[in-house]
Amino acid sequence: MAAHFSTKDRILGAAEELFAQYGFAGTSLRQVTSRADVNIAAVNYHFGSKENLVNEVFRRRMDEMSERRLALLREAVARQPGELEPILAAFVEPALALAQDRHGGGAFIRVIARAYAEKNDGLRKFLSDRYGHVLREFAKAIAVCVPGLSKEELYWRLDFLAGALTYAMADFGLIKRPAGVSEAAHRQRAAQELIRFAAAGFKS
Amino acid sequence: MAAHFSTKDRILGAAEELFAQYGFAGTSLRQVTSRADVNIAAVNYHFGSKENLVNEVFRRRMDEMSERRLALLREAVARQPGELEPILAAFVEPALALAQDRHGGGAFIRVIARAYAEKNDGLRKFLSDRYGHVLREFAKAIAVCVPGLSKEELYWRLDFLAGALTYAMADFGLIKRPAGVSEAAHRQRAAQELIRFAAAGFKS
DNA sequence: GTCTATACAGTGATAGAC
DNA sequence: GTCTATCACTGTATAGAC
Repeated sequence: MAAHFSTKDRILGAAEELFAQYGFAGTSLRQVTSRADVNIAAVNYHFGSKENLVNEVFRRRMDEMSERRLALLREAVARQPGELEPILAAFVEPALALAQDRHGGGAFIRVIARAYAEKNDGLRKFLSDRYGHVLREFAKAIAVCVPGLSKEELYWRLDFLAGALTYAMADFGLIKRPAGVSEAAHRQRAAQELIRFAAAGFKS
Repeated sequence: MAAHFSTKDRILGAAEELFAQYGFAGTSLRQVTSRADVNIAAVNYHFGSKENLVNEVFRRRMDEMSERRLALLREAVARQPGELEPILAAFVEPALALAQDRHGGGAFIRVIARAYAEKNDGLRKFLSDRYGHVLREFAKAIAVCVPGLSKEELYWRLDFLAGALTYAMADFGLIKRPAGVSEAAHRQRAAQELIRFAAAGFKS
């Protein structure tokens, strides 16, 4: 099994690389199938549409990241109960790490941005159905640390954190990684700054 | 003059409406030119490409918003010197108002999201060249309110604010506008919550 | 300059043979 | 499951009319 890749897997692999490098619009299905050494019609047979292929590439990564977030969250709550910062770190770091992953990190952040860019309610519903429980877990854990906060305020602030994090993942802001600093170090810095910023926000 | 619209203006108007409603990918140039009652080739004659047309639609709105931000900033600094919250309000409110504008607000937020989604360095450079001075003005004003902050920390936090704001503009998070609340009221609430969150973050 | 008719290469998708 | 052939449609380019 391990040495052999099915047509479907080859398509997914090629799509992940090409999407990350050239974006969705910039990648044609013919490029994907050519790299995967597969016939053009195989994409629609296995995935139904280009959009579905995009979502599938995305889902694989998102599942991993959600698992990692929850694992770190459990660890944080067990080791440092009542402390907010480790919880925020559990939320932030897997996302930043994924965004920097060379194989597909670019594609990942692009799917999120695309969900903004199109008013794609289907994708939004998919996200909230499949990963809503992760956010609820974090909300519960944060509520313990900041007991004065109303549920509404808590969710507003989680949204703000998610937004700031998404921006940071896309490397979109004013802050550019200086030439002398490694990607990993820059990411570490971003995480640290964001956690501090958000912690103050949650506690206000 | 006022009663007559040139071919170029008609294209811009039609594009703004269609982009806001169906997104970019979802709008073909033939739809645009058909609504504007103009020949398909006119788009490339006046704008060079679809991408350029998108950017032009965007620039008109962004210019207005930047003016409004700077006006409110001057007002805030003059009336309540040394106070952080009014400065943040001057940054946040014009953006949220624009995002909710029925005529083209949706298109506006989509352009930003698209700049994320594609690694569109051209658009990024355009943004920083044309609107970088606005951010620098805000940075200067905030630095007066939070004198302990290093320049680097200040810019990190401005990025986080911009990210959270973008998310809120796209109406993307967990928080949905409840049925009984008007759009204007919901926006007011979002602004108020974000300002409070960010103010605490900047002061930390 | 402004605009039009037309053509072009490339796209995602699909029907039907094997 | 996989292929070929074909479809309607896309953004773009150009030659030429006014």
